[in-house]
Amino acid sequence: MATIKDVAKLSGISRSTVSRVINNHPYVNDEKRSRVKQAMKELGYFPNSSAQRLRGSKTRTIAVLISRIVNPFFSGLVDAMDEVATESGYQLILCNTRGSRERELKYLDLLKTKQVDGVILASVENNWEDIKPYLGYGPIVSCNEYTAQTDIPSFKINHYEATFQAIIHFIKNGRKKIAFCCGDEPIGSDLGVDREKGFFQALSEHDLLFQDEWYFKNVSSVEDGRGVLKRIEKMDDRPDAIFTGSDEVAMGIIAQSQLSSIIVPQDLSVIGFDDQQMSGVLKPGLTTIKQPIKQMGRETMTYMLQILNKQKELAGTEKVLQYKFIKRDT
Amino acid sequence: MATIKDVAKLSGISRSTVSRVINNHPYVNDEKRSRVKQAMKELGYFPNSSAQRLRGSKTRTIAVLISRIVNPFFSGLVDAMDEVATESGYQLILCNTRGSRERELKYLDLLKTKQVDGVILASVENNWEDIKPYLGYGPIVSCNEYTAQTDIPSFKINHYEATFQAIIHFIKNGRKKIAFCCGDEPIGSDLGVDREKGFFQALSEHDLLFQDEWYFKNVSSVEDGRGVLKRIEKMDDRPDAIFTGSDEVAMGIIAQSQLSSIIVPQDLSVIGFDDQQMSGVLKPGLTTIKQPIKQMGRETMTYMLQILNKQKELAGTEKVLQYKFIKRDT
DNA sequence: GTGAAAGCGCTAACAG
DNA sequence: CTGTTAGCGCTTTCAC
Repeated sequence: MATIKDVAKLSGISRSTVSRVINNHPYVNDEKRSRVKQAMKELGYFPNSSAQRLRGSKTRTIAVLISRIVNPFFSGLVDAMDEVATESGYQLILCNTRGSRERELKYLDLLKTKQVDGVILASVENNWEDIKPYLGYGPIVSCNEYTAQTDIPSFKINHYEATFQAIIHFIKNGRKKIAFCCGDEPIGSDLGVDREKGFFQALSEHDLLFQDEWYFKNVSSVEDGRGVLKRIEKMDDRPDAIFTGSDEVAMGIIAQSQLSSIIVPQDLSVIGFDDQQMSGVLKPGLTTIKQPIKQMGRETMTYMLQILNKQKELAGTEKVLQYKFIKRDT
Repeated sequence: MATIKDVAKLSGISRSTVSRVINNHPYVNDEKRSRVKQAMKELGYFPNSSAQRLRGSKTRTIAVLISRIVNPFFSGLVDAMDEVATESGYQLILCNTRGSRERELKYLDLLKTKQVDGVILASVENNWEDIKPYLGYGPIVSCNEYTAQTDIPSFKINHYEATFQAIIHFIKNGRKKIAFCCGDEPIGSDLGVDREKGFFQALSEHDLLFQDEWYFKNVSSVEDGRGVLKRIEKMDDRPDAIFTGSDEVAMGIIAQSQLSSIIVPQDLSVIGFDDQQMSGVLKPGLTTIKQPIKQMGRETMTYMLQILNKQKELAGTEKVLQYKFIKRDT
């Protein structure tokens, strides 16, 4: 493969000038510039990016950590981030942690090995103490997930408030026996904690009773949702409403209810989370909490790029975006 | 940041030996090995990957070109590819072309600049003649899309046959006025061409008539699907069945039909493509063609890695995977 | 087993 | 404006 040396030789011009042409430096004689370009074309020359990175120590690459790209929430986030990254000539390395602590740390190593300029954390598996040391190697910005312990920028909605509002909605509609679902145990993030707080706060403000069996852990897929409904079916004291924490789980519950005696929403009212595309298409329409995914992704990436360009600091900026409660049939 | 030199100095051992330790070479004295490791830990040393790549000219990174990550078909594909890539210590660069020809070529440049070891083409915007030259810089494998002109490995289903079968299904159910939808104009791929061929072949074998206005171009989103139904509503001679080419479009049609006088499937039978998660959850259940997304993604990536390890050749292997016709309510 | 030395391809002082 | 030169951090002969 042709190198800068070959171009220099063929055009009879020094390597430094060739380099200047590559990098669009201003002070180059027009005639030489075109001779160089000619030679580059003839040789099919392209600059080796590893060499450029080694010299310049910039990669124009960002690692985006998510738990799973098939989750529409994450693919939407990544899509939004990708939009702004590409606009500025940056690339994304897709880091599907699949919920693994080690894999997450391995991806964070990209910062140490200088394969990326920065890391965006859109899911978190490890404790903050384990992640913190990586800050010494480059900027980390968090999106969606967050902890109070953190001193890095974060972009998110208020999950406490959103959940609280959802439960109040149930209560206003006369529901008294409200169930709660959550995904994985919250390790390094307060997101799950805040949802739970909002839930119980609403309950206690209205003196509602809660049964332990109405608390569903580790549910996050459509299949999990189906399982939840099956368990409800077997209960003596069934809930009359359920906060699912995810549209997938909600859809699973609804789908399974159609195979059971439980009718949604008459017997069981359901609230999802995210407002995924299909939530409005489904019949009955899913009531849900819409996160500003696109905005969240774009703002996070924009901020990251500003940090890399020294326009912003890696300080504890915290941006709370507005969610939207979407009332449909369930 | 610490370099190999620092480690060498601190441990009092030469750079070459340090390098050997990094790369787990066998011939290193145990005592020195641990002294080196100790020094690395003390300094927080990590090898600079740009330097390693420059020396070794391998990046262990694959570019995956897709049109849009939010499309569940593509995110499923990427997820499957990512699984096998990670298993072998490879990374993925996400290349969302968003349907842009230039962006596609820009991503192909990653091969020229040696930022990736190979490229997987899961969507195609350019003509094959424009892509072919890139083969000189590294392996390209295609997945889902394909052309007869191509001499690269490809993994796909038989779209001609799948479409043909779908239309025959309509016909067997007594439908006589069948509409057709397609996405973007097929430029560098025969996928769309084959679907169209299958469609018209089935029609002509059963002497069915076709109206030009039943041919819908450039429809690919839920919103597009809604638009299709609105147009059908206004027709004097309405189709009684529609092949949508995508579950999204199908869902849009169904959702919109619920706001109209047209009843699915009585008045209009619908067949999707892909069998996305929600297709079975929806009511009415969507009849669709299920592609083996996971298998397709895994096999493609596996083959790519084998090429990179010289276990396979970059020849015109063509693997046709099995799709599945899923009959539901529509 | 181990170290010295060359060089991967590029950029950026520096001197002219 | 342009060329010379010195590395960026690493791996890999080659000789000991």
